[in-house]
Amino acid sequence: MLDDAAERPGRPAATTRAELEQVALELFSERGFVATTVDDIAAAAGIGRRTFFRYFASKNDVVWGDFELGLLALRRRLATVQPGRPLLDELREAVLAFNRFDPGEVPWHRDRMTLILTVPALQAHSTLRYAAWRSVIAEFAAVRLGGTPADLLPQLIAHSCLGAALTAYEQWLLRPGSDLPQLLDQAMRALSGSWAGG
Amino acid sequence: MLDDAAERPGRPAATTRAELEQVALELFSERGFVATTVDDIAAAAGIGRRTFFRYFASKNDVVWGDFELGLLALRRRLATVQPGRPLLDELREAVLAFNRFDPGEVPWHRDRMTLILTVPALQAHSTLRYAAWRSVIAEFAAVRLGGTPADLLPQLIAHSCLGAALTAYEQWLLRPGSDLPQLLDQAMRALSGSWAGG
DNA sequence: GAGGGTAACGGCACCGGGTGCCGCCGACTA
DNA sequence: TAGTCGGCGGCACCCGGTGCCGTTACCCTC
Repeated sequence: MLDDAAERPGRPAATTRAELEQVALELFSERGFVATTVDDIAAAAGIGRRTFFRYFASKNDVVWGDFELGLLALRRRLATVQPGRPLLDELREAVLAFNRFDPGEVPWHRDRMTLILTVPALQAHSTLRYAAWRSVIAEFAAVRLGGTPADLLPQLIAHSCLGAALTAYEQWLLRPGSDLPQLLDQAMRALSGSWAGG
Repeated sequence: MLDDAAERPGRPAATTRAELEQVALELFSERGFVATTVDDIAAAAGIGRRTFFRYFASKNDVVWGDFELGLLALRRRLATVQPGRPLLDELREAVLAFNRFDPGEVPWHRDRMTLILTVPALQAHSTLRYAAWRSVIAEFAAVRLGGTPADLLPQLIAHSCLGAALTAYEQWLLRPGSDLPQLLDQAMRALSGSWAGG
């Protein structure tokens, strides 16, 4: 339903998620996230307010693009790694892969992450996305460690990986010109308990 | 302003945060968090809806009690530890102290944490509280490591400690009869990189 | 004990996100 | 030309949150 202008019975969709996202992010950068109402976005996209909520469950969701798709890719990647390698090495590489973007998309992605990590409403909402991300990690760790995802260790590992990724993102946004993959690598490697002695 | 029935000039406060919290949590456990409106709480407490928002900035805030106070205690505790001890030992004990409650308060606390960790709106909102908590940890770590709280390592440590605490809480709620302090201890000790090799 | 200062109360109107309902519209198919 | 199917979008509504402002109840002073 919605999107992809395929040959379907009913009335064709008036727009796409990607198009709405683009329109919305433009407005956000012009007048800010909170100052932009859903009516504004709908009007700018030439659709009804009601229709907006058929494309996105909430205004918050606009900035997340196709997160579900990325999650699926992450799950697939982790499902097909060869056993035997250290768990943290696998996780580090998976986290890096999850956050790799075409050079052209980087400024775009930076804008989105700036919103997510600075606008309170989005910071809050992001937790729900992070939970889904963590569960993918926990699932993988559980398989590797021979338990269930609900066990303490898989959950702790998932929380730690998320914490490392968020730390890297915060640094990335804080320091102009910094390299995200390098920061992610650094944060993930620091998880190996190197700071535990200090 | 508000609360404490001290001898002040103006009109005396009609209620207290604690009283409102109690009324609200009762309603929450009866009919659920989302199904309880602010009007319901205000009516049950015998105050106006407008007045409710003078005691709590949002409906979400009700379940957090005097979080700010706990934060202050945590900050004070960390400011007065003797240097020389391993950083993680200090942090582990601080986390344990932060989450220590009188036996009588435990069921109460458990209800609150169940709401916070299961109701989506509260999960989301909690992020903002966690950020404040993390900044206390990052501040302490920065002093210890000789940098600023904004550096990567203090931030990573803060994220990790939060992750450990949340993991412990999730386990606590998941397993009836489990011991929170023990789970917190276990999770914090696991941070020492013991899982990095798996 | 009358009056002023002061601070909380609380009604009112308003905004904006989010939802259920339902009729409408525009494609394609027979 | 008629049917059917699915997205569109207006409408009314709910609820959380806010600014405004008159009201209320206490204390202190005269």
